[in-house]
Amino acid sequence: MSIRQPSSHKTVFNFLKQLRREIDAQDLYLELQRRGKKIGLATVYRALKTLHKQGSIQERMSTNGKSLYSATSFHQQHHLNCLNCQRSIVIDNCPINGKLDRWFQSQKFKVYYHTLEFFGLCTDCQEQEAFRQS
Amino acid sequence: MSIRQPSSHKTVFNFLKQLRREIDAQDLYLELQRRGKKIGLATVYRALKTLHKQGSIQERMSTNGKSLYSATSFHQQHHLNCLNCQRSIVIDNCPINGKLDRWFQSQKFKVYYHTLEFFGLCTDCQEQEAFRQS
DNA sequence: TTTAATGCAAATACTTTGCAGGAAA
DNA sequence: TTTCCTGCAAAGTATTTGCATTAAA
Repeated sequence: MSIRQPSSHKTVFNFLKQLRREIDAQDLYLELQRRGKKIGLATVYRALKTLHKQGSIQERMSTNGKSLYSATSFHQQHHLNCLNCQRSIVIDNCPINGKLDRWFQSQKFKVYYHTLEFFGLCTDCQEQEAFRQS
Repeated sequence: MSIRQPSSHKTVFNFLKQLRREIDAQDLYLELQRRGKKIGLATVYRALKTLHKQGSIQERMSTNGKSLYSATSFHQQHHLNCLNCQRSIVIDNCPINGKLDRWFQSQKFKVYYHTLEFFGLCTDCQEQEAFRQS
């Protein structure tokens, strides 16, 4: 038995696969428009929802409240999020990579992907903080 | 120099500290009402925002799209989130606890807290999946 | 007296949904 | 022909903001 894949889902998935970074629904929609694809925003949202449920793409909430999507095949990125200036610094190498193998094996849960986000103060804001308190 | 703390912020923070679990803004508001506190929803949101920026409380997005808040002093919880049935299974012991000490030291970023969420299929849904494909 | 905090309602912004038309099987 | 997909517009919902009022410094 093969799983039905509406063309819109393929369009969205292929786009994310070749994009190799995170993008929100609105921008994804605009990018597809720019490339001449005829697809509505609602369809984009529907495709994203289905693809996420399948584990084909991942989702995380940005600091400004939008969902960001990326292909699961794309190398996992994490972030250092500054609570003060809102900047997000990308961590390219997952710091827990390989460190949780034994733990994963002990779980009956089948993990497709994980999100790991750090929140605190970036260097600049730490300095400001120190200055303000002196 | 001492930092100004409006009474509403103290109310919200004390509530979260003693709650020792996550809660969304609406429910927090309702709980405070029930306890006879006179506080508006907008003020609750304003307090949450400020407390988060201070690093006093943490925020994460639930699978149903609401922000969940908890006191940073409260033991960090992570979750196994099932993409199929939407259930969230609590992980009480942080699996990376102590594993990232060296990594943290190499960062100039000052980390207040982190979120670690796993997405995939719970045991039940894995079985359903296997059944569906057979 | 001056400044900041609060509540309410209105406004925002992201996301979902109803429904009619259209494509695919 | 029947089922599912799609787009549009409308609805929904969490969160933010403007503003007049009130409390605090």
